[in-house]
Amino acid sequence: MGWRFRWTEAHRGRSRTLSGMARIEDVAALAGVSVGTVSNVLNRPQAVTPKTRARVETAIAELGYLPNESARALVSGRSRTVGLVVPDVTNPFFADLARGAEEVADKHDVVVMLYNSAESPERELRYLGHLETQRVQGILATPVNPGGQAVEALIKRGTPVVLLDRGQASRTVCSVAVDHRAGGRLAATHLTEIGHRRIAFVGGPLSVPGVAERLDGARSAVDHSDILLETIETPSLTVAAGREAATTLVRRPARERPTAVFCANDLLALGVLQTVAREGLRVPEDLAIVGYDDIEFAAAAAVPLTSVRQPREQLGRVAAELLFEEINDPSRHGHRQVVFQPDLVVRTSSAG
Amino acid sequence: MGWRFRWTEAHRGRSRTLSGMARIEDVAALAGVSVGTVSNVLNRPQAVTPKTRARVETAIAELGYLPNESARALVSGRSRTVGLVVPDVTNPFFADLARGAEEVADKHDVVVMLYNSAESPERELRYLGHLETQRVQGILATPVNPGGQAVEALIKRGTPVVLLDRGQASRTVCSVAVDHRAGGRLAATHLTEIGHRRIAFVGGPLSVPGVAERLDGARSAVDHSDILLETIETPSLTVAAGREAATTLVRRPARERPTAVFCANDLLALGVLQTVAREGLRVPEDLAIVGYDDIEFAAAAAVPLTSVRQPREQLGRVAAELLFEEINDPSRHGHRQVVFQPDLVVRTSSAG
DNA sequence: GATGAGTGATGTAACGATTCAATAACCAGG
DNA sequence: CCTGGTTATTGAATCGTTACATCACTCATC
Repeated sequence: MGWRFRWTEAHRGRSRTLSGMARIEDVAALAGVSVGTVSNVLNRPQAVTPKTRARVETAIAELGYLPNESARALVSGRSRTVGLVVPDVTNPFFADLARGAEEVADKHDVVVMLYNSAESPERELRYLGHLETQRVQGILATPVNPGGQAVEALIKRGTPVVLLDRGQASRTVCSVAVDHRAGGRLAATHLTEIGHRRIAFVGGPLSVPGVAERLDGARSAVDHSDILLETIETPSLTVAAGREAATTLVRRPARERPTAVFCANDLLALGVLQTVAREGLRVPEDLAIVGYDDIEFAAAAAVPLTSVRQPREQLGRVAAELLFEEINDPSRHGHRQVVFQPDLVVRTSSAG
Repeated sequence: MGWRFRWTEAHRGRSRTLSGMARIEDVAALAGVSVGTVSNVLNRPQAVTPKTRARVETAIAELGYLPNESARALVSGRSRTVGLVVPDVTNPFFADLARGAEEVADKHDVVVMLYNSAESPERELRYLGHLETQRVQGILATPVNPGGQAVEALIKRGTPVVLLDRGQASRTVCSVAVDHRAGGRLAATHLTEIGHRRIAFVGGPLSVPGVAERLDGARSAVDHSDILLETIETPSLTVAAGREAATTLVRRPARERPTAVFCANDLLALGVLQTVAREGLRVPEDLAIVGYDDIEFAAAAAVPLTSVRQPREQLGRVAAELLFEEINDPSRHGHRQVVFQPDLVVRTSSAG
């Protein structure tokens, strides 16, 4: 049968010239064994004689052979990756979260693909689709719109998902979140306790559930009191948005100004702090500031920022652990909604 | 031939029960066409009649079919991803860089896998290996040790690489970097011009080429003068390291203290700023501070930080563009070493 | 009504690995 | 030196796509 010979020749020719990358067959040929044996060396080393194993390993080293993950994934039906979709990589809160998740994934010999949805539903959809297309083992996501059907569809088609920081009450999926209502209450209570009677909440968009919850918590803390809580909604949760919000604040005459602001995250708070300081107001004497997340830069600000601390890395770790639990034992797995309680870290920006 | 029938049955059975995920064959069956046609709809829509195309698209939607990237990558030999390896995702400088790269990759319909080597050569090696097993189209990397052979081997085996921020002079590879010597000179010159005679360089480890270059540049600016430049080497480029370095500084009696510090990056500078302020020193009156990178938090610090600005996102963008140039036209591609000139952004922390 | 050009759909080898049933090699014991 | 029972290795089927060489139409032309 001539065809087999021809095929083999063409095959080798292509491989040598075009790709340069060794295949398992090349290793087998060099070591004088079958491809099955090479595969065994790779995946079940104890099943092969030390002598042949050594020979194969030499060949592998000599050719610089690295197995093709695509082929592996094709056979096994799953790639060795999980996806992580966050709304803003440049927000240190999410960077820390990613670090926590990465740590756990490492232990499971899985790599984390990090995607930045930039709060855009379109990008999020594209990225989730891409992850599914990659047949990732599972996905950790902070969905832009947690009520959306994108995640539901994903789960229905069989990809395990853990919701991060924006879990809804749904029992159909695991989630890890922080009680933002409690966080908001904590912040507002603190400000009232140190004597503030006029407080502004700076944050937005309010369509982001976590933000609305923080506001809600703050409101619940001042309900049935004479304390004034106004809302300044921002278009995003960035330093720039904080600067803008502060600009409108400092323009007001002093007696129409709140004496304290509670910001929906630390980026906003830093923006507010910066503008307020530049305009000559003293923090906390003229304006007290409380942030949220307790990112590292909160403490590092020259007026160290009081902030509601979230267990940032732990959130990522626990989420990843839940995900791997579901991946590795889907039948025994029951969906859980983990809710952490935040706590308040008082620093100079709201000191007495 | 009975075997073909048996095979088909078993095949379908597995797919239905175990995976739930539709295959191209399922789509073909539902639409009443061949798999080839479905593939055409997916990849060359113009080659198929509108009528059949519509039928296939309906079937795709109905089944929620998503092509298996592993299989695609296997056939084409390349996945639709590029890798990005950075030494510290939690450093906003690298987060911005990643954003720039992502932007360009998006245009090429390629996704960026982000890896965090955490300055560990072992992790870096693992990640580079992983990227190679994934047969990524190319890699953007800020290698821990740019002189190492890891990158060389990668290139030799055919994966295009662009060195980011830590390019050596090598002509065998593209690189995008900033002239850190010039940056160091800029910072030191500025400090001397506003009258400082005793300056400390805070940064490390000095084995990181960029750090050593910044120091070198600073030295060249004070050479042949009576200005004292001392070096305080730090174990890392983090806020915490900055705090520690500052602690040793503020303990000294005032007359043995530098009047200005030049930090190898903004994280260090923020750490220094924080500690120094907490210990009651005024910035810039008692101690002027200059950072490096000009991350967003530099401007947002309550004592806004003078910093040497790198074109952060642009670095990522240009690097990605070079990479895609090499990927899409390897023969015409010539390796280039792009070097940006940094500039100094003077803010309060070193004002007069 | 047969011919041929041109277009659209089909069928199948190939991508590079894993897996597992079948076979070969080995080694004691008689 | 053969036999039986392990253990080590082999070979082929398989994963889900793509690409491309065939094959099947359709429709204008003579």
